[in-house]
Amino acid sequence: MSQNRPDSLGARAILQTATQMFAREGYAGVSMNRLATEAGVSKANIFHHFSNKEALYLAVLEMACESASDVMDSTPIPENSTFEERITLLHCGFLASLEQNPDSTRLMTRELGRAGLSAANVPAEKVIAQFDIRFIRFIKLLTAGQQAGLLREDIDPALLATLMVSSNMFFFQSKSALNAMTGLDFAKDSQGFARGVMDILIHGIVPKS
Amino acid sequence: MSQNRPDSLGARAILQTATQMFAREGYAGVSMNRLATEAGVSKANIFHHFSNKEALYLAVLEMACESASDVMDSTPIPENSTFEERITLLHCGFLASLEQNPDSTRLMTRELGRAGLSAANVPAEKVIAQFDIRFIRFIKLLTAGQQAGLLREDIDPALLATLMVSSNMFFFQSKSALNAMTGLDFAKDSQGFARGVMDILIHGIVPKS
DNA sequence: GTCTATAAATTGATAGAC
DNA sequence: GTCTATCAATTTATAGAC
Repeated sequence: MSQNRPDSLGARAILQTATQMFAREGYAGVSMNRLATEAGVSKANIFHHFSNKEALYLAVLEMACESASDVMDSTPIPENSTFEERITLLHCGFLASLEQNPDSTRLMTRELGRAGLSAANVPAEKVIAQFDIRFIRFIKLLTAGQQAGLLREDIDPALLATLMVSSNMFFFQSKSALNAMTGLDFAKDSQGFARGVMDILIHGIVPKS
Repeated sequence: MSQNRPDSLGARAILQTATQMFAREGYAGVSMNRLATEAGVSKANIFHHFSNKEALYLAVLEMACESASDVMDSTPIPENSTFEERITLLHCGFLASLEQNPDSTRLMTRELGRAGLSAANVPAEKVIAQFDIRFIRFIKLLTAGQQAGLLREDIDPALLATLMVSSNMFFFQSKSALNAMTGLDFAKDSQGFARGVMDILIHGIVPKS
């Protein structure tokens, strides 16, 4: 099994359930026994569709990257809008896209973090490539604004892009925990958080004396 | 084994090696067999010191929280400094403290992310409490600045604190991956990144016309 | 494509000697 | 406190019928 469209009902069920389980419990946390039970198929059937556990994980990860890419590409690109509106829209849309497919996001985040830890990290490369696309998108928009004199010249667009991506990634990953902390009420309102962040970035934190 | 100071040589070796392995490979990714081998002790000796795998993990997590707390508390608090200098110092010091004990940070980050996924999450509560302390520290400083008219009134200090923490947490977690991406050269220079972020937050991204 | 049955290795954990 | 030897259960994976 390596093609992107699963053919049989079983293969679909396996991929779907495996995505959920790998995303929530990690590679080592999922056993083929439990996966088979929860997917409603026999264990042997999993090995019929996927040569081994790692191949299954790789297929799951590849699907996650694709669906994340699909969601991202569906972000509307408004033409007649100001620079500030555009980056705000991209920023808020990015967080929304993370939340639209939580399991894909979790899988990719997991791999991002593993990138530095284990050598010979083949699966992480696909994920890095996916994020690279996002970063390039942000940086492109920011650089254009900078050339138009709408963004401070001494700001590195890549650093600003990282700051924007950071806040969304961390918020998605930790919002449940944030919700349990003191005074972080906005944890329930993702878009409110994203807008608040952009307001700070655009206007700065210093009062206009 | 539940006290904080390991008594025997073996116990120390076990805790130290377990911290590394759990941090890098997660709870399910570590087997007692491998842990015993890598720690240079017998598997039975692990079960002599810790009643079971989960108890060991809990002990490791507790130690990680303590050492993270120790590092954090050692951040110097300058008296005669401006508001901007103070928050920049706190921000940069926070990232430095994350990097000073990478395994503790990884363990805690892992738990932060699990908080929303699995029910009855006892270990995560300690970690959340640890982060809560950090957030309160940030928020306190920001609120003081706000009352002194040095921070915009319509900014939620908790949201700004989250933005600051976010960027550092994500940077730490993903810097290896960031390093592999297009144009993100600052990924090698943590303190440079943290300073750049604070520069953006303080001065905003809009040029002074 | 799907299943039951089974194999071989590894898992978390214990018994008991020193 | 540390070890060797061992246990039952679970793990990944395969064989072979339908």
